[in-house]
Amino acid sequence: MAQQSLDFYSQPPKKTIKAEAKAETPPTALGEQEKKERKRRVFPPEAPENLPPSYFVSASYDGHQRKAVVKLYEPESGNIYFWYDNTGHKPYCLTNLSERELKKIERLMTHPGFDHFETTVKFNPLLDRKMQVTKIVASDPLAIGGKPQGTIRDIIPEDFPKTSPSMASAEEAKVWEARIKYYQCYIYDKQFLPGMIFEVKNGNLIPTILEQTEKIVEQMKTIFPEATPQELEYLTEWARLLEYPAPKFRRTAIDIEVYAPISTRVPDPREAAYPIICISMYTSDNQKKVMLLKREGVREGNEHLPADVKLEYYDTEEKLLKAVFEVLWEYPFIITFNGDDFDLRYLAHRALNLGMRRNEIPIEVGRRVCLLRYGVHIDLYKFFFNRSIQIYAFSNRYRDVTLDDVGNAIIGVEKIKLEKAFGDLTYTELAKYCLRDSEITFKLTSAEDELAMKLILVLARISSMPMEDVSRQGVSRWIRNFMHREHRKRNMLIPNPEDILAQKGKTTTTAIIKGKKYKGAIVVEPTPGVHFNVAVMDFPSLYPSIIKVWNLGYQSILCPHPECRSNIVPGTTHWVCTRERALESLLIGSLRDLRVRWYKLKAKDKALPAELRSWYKITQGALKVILNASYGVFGADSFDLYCPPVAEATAAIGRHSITQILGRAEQLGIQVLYGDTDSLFLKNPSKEQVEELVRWTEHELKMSIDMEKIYRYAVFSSRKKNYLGVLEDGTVDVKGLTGKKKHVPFFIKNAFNQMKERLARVKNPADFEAAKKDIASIVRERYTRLKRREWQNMDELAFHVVLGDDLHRYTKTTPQHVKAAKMLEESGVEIRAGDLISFVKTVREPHVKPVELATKNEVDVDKYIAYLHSTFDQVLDALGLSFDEIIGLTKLERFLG
DNA sequence: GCGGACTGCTTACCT
DNA sequence: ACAGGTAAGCAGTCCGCG
Repeated sequence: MAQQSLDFYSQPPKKTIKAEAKAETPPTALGEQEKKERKRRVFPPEAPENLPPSYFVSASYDGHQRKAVVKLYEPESGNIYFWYDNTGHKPYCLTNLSERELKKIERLMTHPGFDHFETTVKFNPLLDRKMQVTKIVASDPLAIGGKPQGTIRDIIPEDFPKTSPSMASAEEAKVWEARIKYYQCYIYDKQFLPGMIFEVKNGNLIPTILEQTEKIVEQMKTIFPEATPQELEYLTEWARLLEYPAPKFRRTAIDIEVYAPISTRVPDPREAAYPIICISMYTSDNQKKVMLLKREGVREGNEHLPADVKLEYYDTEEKLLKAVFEVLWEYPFIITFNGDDFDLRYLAHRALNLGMRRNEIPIEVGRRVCLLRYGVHIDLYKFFFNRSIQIYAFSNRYRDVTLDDVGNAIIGVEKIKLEKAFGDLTYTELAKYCLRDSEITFKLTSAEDELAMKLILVLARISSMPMEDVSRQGVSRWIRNFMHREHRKRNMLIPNPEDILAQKGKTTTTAIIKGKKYKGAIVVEPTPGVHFNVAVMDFPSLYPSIIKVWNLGYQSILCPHPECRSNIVPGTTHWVCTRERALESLLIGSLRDLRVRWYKLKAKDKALPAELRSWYKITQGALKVILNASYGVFGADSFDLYCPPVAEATAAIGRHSITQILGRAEQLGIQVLYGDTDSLFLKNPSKEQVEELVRWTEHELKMSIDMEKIYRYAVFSSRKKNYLGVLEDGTVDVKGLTGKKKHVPFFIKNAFNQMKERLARVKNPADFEAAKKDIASIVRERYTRLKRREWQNMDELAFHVVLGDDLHRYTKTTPQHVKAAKMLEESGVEIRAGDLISFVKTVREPHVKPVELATKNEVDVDKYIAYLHSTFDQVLDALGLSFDEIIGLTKLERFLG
């Protein structure tokens, strides 16, 4: 099926070569074009009356048919089918005005998009009571909102007092739920769950029920025997979303290369002024293909590509584009790395520049995204850029969000390093380079049992979002959307942010950091030195547990009931509702329980088949991402349910919990070496002491506490968030020390890693003496090499600092990496926010130079020695070593400086 | 005019 | 567009100093 359309262009290349890319479409091609047009008219394929089980992967609004449309992925055929709403669902928003009042608003009644009113009752969680609202139904989502002016959501508050001077209602006019995207509104109302399996039966979209999976879902009752019926409802709902199986994703990665005359500048995809000379693809059905544009004077190249790589030559750019467009009409999932801002955008604009018609182009170009008219486009750059994904799903394994760095870290494949400009490459060199990029992009989605694809699927299910959206947006959108879904499911009015804030916007604690809204977590002062047998205990998912146990949420904090006012959060003046459970408390609490008591265990269960275990591993990872952010969003003013007292209360209860347990540990005679937020480091505690602490915490604080790990020994300095711990198996945990930070020059990092390896081999206090000597010689060796200027190349000495902002926005100070970046810019390199700047420290003003421009003899060796000094000091003083003594500086020399 | 004490800015990290 | 807390280095400012 894929081949049929592709093979048309797989003919051997014609030998006549036209270098000019803008050649007109030859008249002979018109017949073919017409044939294609006809094919396009029945395309994309509408779902048949009956469609076998298929995955709900995306939803959008079809402006022509004025209907919601769902993209269904049928994994057997590997095709996408479109299912159009057949229920007559329409866009709407809600208002407190009555139909009678609304009818007086002229601009509303004459609005072309206005359809009709419906009066209905909703539960208002802020007021804790039911209220009558009017649904204003429209024929087009743009009539409600989404345009700068003249939309229904703006008209009502603008015109109501004017058109109704009699003030029939004393309240001000309010509009709710007018900013929800239409397709999301549709998903919530229909209770369609994206990522789940559906069938089309007699034209209707019906969820597929898998008996086997439902049996597991039913088990929740026995796994959580203490859960209330209400809690069980949430546990079951989540479990169903997380237990249903994932499909194989038929997909292809794509990468394009553009011929640009100035090699330091990335060509502007909006102009698309230069020809596309190479396109590669790497597919899940194991096809590797490179399509090249024939150009004058370009050689074939001597080396050859692997036998399974298909090379195709095109004599015009149009033919090349048409060939890649066939692929975009064909594959259900298209994977790119930065396709939103480059590859797909360039392809679309280039095609328009070459005179192709819009309906021939399978790309929908948006302001910030590029979507596909047929399949689902996943831009991995956006996905891997997501901080939560970077930190929690990939444990900070990649530092720099580039294809090279991510590829290297996740799958161990690097980009091909080019020594020549694109224009000077042979066809095979270009093909190899381009194919490597597609290969990395594809493998990023296939690594670890298709982790990335499945993660996106699970997150789509949790958040009720299309796969395209969930892969591009941040964790606060994911959380917001499942909150919205649950509001709609329970007939709750979704409050406006300004109303939450007006009632519950004040915080009562003072932050330690200037400019922050409230006080955060406690860090226990560490006890400096080397300590053997250190037990690390922690509260698993502390903040989500607090949200569950203390019933926190925007509706429960500072609730309107007088009898709840005595239920005070320790350390604050806030009270919490005792009458009704908050939605957040139930949703986040049940997710936490599922992760800790089901998915984490299943992920490690060797009795399960490997495939299933891997799915559980991915699922628990997705839950971790959500849970880790579930407290922070309440303190983020960008979050739709922003409620600072909820965040403040959560942190306050966290402080209360750790302070209580600290006191209990002291009573039990346990020495606490350190602690941070939700953890305690105990020096050589007895089994009984630990058991008592666990029992007491569960009884008194109603929270679980775990023995997370035991360090054979741990090294603390007096610095908080800075330590090193060695596990029984020799693994070394390094936290916060300079030697592990990504900006540190490799020359110093390397010495630090040598020390780490040496420390891993220390088993008992006696071993330390020999280790100390070895560590001293590691330091001494680095010191003398610096003094003698013995380093391999300048890269070893480079600091690597991310440019947080565009250069001209540094107005207050000019940090070193900014100075270096400015020098680079002057040498003609394009510099943007987010770039990693590599520089070395030099003797002469301004004491920095980009590593590319620096030479050996201008390096400020003493600065590097000072850096080596401070990096090692963090560990040395705990070991009873002194940097100065190691390098043999006498006291007098030190005194003289 | 210069250096030390200080504050603020910036980045990277921890939980 | 998740939060606050901590470390570190450097830039910039203020003040004293005949």
